[in-house]
Amino acid sequence: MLNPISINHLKTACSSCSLHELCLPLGLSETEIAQLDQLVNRKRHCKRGDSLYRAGAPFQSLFAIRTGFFKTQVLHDDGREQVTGFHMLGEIMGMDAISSDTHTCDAVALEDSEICEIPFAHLEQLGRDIPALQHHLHKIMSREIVRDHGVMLLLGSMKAEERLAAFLLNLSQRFAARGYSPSAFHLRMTREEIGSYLGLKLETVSRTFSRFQKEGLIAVQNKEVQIKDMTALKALLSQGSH
Amino acid sequence: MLNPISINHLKTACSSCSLHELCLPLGLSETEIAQLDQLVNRKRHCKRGDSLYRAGAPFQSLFAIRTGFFKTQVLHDDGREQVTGFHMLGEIMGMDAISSDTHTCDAVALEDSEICEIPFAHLEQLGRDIPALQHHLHKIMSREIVRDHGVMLLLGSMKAEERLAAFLLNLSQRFAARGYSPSAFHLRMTREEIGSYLGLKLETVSRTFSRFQKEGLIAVQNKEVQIKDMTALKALLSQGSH
DNA sequence: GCAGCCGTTTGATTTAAGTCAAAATCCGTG
DNA sequence: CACGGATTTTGACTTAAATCAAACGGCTGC
Repeated sequence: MLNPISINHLKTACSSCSLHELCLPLGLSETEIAQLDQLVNRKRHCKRGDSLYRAGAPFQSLFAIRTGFFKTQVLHDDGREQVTGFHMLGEIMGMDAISSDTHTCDAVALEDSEICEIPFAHLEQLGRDIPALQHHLHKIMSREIVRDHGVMLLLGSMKAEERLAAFLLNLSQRFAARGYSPSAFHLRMTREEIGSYLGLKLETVSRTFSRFQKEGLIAVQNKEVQIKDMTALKALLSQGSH
Repeated sequence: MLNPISINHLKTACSSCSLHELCLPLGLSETEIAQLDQLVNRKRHCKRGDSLYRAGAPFQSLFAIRTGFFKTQVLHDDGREQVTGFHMLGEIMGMDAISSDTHTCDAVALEDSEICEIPFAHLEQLGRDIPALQHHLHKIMSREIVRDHGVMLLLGSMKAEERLAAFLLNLSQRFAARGYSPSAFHLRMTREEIGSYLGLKLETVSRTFSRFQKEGLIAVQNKEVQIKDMTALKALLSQGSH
């Protein structure tokens, strides 16, 4: 699902913005790239803790992350909240809002971040002129659906250790695809946010980290994680006890 | 999210096929509707137990359910499987496959069903000519994302009783939107399939049904369900203990 | 640089749901 | 219509994760 594409490659492909998810594999002409650049030229900064948008806000634009890290979360009537994803450089947020012209989740920056705003009506217009772009938008939305199904599998049928292993391996892959180390990275989110995403309490997340460390699978110290035994982590996943 | 639209209304809106999800709210011209009809005119029958498609199969078309009932499920390497959704008349399946040109889940008929095949390349082409159709496709994909987020909330933060209540209320709503009774319906799926969808074991599903019955919330007898106290069921959801 | 607060770890205990098992019921098929 | 396999129900017991609680550590802002 994720190709190992270097960060430099990304920067070359799209002039103003490292939107590898939006503009990378299109093979567009120069004119078309220029149109796209124009579409995407509204930049915005978010400080750690800022909401890029909140559930209920009217929908205008998708957002592409240039730099930084976000969580998205849905809120239930009774105040319960569920983190639905963590999002990094090159990923697109806000697609849930298209269906009702209203955002259905909050997007919160977990570190100071820079985003590109993509007015959705313009994007649709441009898609009509550039079939490859239209198709690519569909792929991006479809990828989000596939990702969500993966999370459903995780939440519906895995136990704590498997969930955390899957989480770490997923982050590892995504960092690798962006040219960062797949085996050592900084967690931007708290144990509680990880727990919310994985359907676990924060204490369970913490205990499971500790157990992984004791067993030599990883080294954790606060938010710094180092994967020591990738193979064993993967094994944890595929031979799931059921 | 679901409007109370009668089944007759659906049939009027789209001549060959009750695709309320695809063609209902578009306000298309007659020519445009004719184009759409042509797009959608490949019909297919599925017997109970048949797979409409399987994970790994090449992607060509989306599928709209004319009549019948489906489940979709993703499979994990180790044989574990997770039901990702139950789908009824008027709903569209297969959007997960766009991202990789390969289906990522199985779609299995839970009763004899009739579907319309929608060649996706044609749909994209038509979307370029008919902006309202293009936008509507985006809404449908977005709706799937929102739905999946709802399931993630359910799996990540609800307990067994709440999950089952949410499940029953969701079915109720969807039957109501199609002109069927919201309070008495036939479950097409087994307890095990319900359990897979809700992240519970079949015994837990069965016990929870029994408890609901004892408490007068529903009457169940095998696959026939009758909701006796909708208000109490809803209350179970919104005042969730956490 | 220090105080205070938030986040994390770890332990003891509880509990919701899973597991194992057996009986009952349903349903499709020959 | 009867048989046999599949599905469902219910019970007894186990277990993984939640809860409650306390101590610790590390940022952050003053």
